[in-house]
Amino acid sequence: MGQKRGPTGDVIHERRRRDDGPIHDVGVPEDQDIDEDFSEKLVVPKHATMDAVAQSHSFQRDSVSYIFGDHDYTWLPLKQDHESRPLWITEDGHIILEGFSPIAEKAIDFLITIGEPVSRPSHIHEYKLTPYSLYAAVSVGLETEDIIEVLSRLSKVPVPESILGLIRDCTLSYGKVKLVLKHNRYFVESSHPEMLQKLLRDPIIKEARLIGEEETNQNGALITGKAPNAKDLLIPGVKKDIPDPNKVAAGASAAAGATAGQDGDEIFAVVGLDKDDDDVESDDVHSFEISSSSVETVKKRCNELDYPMLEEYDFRNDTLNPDLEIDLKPITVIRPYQEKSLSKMFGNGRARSGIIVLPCGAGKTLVGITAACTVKKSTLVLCTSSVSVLQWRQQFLLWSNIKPHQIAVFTSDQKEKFLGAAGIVISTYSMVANTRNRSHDSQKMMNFLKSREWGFLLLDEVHVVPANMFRKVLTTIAAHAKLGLTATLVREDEKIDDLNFLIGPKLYEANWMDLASKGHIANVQCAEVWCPMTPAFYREYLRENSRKRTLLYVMNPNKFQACQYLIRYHEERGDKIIVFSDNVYALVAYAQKLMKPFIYGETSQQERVRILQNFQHNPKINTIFLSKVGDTSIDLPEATCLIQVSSHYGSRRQEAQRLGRILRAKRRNDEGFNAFFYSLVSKDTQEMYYSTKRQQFLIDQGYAFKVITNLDGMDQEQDLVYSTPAEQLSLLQSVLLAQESEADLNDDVEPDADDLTGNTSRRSGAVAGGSNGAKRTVGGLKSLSGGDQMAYIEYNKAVNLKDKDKNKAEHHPLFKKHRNKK
DNA sequence: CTCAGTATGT
DNA sequence: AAGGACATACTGAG
Repeated sequence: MGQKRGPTGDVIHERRRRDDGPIHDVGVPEDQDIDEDFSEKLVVPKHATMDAVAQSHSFQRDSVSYIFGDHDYTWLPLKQDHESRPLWITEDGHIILEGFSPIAEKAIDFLITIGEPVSRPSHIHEYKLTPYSLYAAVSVGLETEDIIEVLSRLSKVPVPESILGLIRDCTLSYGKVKLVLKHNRYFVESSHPEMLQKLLRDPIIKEARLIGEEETNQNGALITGKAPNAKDLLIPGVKKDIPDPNKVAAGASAAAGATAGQDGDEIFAVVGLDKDDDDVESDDVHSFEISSSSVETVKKRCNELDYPMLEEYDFRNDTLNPDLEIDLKPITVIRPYQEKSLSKMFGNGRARSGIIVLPCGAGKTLVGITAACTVKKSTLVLCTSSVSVLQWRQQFLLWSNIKPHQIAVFTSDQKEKFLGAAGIVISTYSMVANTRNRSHDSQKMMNFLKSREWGFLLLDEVHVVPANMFRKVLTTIAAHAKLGLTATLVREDEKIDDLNFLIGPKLYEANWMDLASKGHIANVQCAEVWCPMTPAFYREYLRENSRKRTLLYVMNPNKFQACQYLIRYHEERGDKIIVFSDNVYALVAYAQKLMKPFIYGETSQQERVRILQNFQHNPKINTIFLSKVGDTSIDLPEATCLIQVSSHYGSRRQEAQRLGRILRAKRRNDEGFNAFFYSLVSKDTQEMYYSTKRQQFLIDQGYAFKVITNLDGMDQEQDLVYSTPAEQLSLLQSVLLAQESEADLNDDVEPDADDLTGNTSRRSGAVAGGSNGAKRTVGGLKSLSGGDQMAYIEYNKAVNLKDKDKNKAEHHPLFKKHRNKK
């Protein structure tokens, strides 16, 4: 059992109970909880720790179980030796992997290449084959028959015909057409001229075509040239040659798993990324030119026609663009997973455009820098905020031997240019995407950016790119290779798929749990704390409209106390704590009541710096409160504990990003958790719904959320805030009053706002009275009601009998409500 | 609608 | 003259 103790001996009630789970480990008597109202605590001895809970995997919310809900696959004919084969394949392209199989690690490597990870809890992983994922597989060098071969060897059941068809359809045409940038002009290139002719028959593509002088005036004539051939590329920071990821994996687990040993290696024998290039045998390539303004349209169209264009940059044979003198410093060594992600990008000696997904704190920046050092051409880096611009610059100087005068920063404050023929420019999306009036300097800089050809375009936080404004940068900047980096490739709208044609396929996605177990990122214990509403607050909650409800459940006195208790507990433990609240009113109220510093939008820059520095160095300041400013742009110091007080709106990305704030926490020893993530939720309110949705991304990454209905020891705790009915009443009144005053005269903040940091000059938003909060967007509703991966499904389905009714009562009306809003 | 961000002019 | 404080405009994300 783990060394460290969780904050409480809490437990509680877990969302899913499995018969085979080692429930006893956590001291929950299995037959004792049945008759209790589940909001009552299941008291657990103090020695039962959070570690213990999570080590028994029974607490995993088993998100994949929904797949089997409506389906019965028992009719599928199992192969005779199915026990040694780790996965199932369903007809609709879902792949279920047994995570405990001896060859699971190798299988994961393979599946991550050909499919999208849907959900990866500890025992069962789910992947899905999609045209995009197969496209990505081809783009990293796999071929149709390899995929089918390996898949059928790994599968317990015969691969369904429909899947074979899908794989053939997708992979045969994929990757055969390329988009190439030459002399600032775009060409569609292929070694198969008939494919180009086929594309040209499409009216949209035909429209985009430019006929240059090279071509004869014959309409269909294509330009013909020699195909590049490239080998022996060395990625800096890697000791040896580019390793074949599959070989590495095979070697690693051949040593580890003896049981399925021989079989396992054979399975993967067919897959070799170092085989010759896909089209190396045909040395002629054909192409036609398209206008740069139509690149996005054409790429989109090609995807629709099932001929997605691959974007590759043969940077080593590019003699037109000047080289950039840059290399990693000799002492810089990159981690195995960073190397693996880069080998996907540079696997065939050229730079493929695509996206790499790594959790925060796992060294995304270094991956980007290493890629830039490999390409060695002029590089443009785009970030979301000016703070990260400066950080990127600093990181470049730290890890590489780039000369300071070769890095230029382009923001509203600084408009530099680099000296010499090649260099690095770091800027923000809004700077480059800006269409409004530009200052003179800014315009000059933009002309400079537009006029030249960039070898490498590095897109930080790439999930923002699909936004209307930001996607413009891709058409205004001419870049040979594009690499997107992000930690969370999710958005609450439907635009995330656009990245497939805007930038390229997802080249690599790290498994968070895997990195945590190897010690690269912190090991986090996640918990959702259910705070019952006090009767008075709940009465008002039921009476009020949705807008006021938000405030009521955030300001719930029980939540206040839970927050205070957790802060106290973790401060004693020596943790650095960040408390998040989206709601500014609540943020201020909490922070002032608990006498902690806080930062939100209006806080001035100096004040922010002052608070953050105190938080980092002053041993007396161990807790800070942040609004959603903390989600982006602020350079947060290391924290080890994170508490979410108000978490309305089900943003998975936000949740994940916040969790990422504590992933940098160093491991203190080898076992147990070293970081804690709490979500405080008011029971029986809308918050329950949101928090379920928010957690989905993390659950898919394999995190287990523990539900805590009672913080053990809180009853004995002295001098908690709002412990008397009178105080609670006065809080309730001020909450209700706050809404009124905010609706009427908006600048009246709080009478006791004496040490308000930052001034409140910014108008706090005239609240237009009346009904609001009803989200009516189609996309939003679709994702709300889609529910295909929502934890609540299994939550309702899988809890034991006694809890079932409770949960239904709790969730159903809410969900109904959301649907009814349509 | 709310809260946040950047860019830019005064 | 340089630079901070403030106002304004626009955009993103949910």
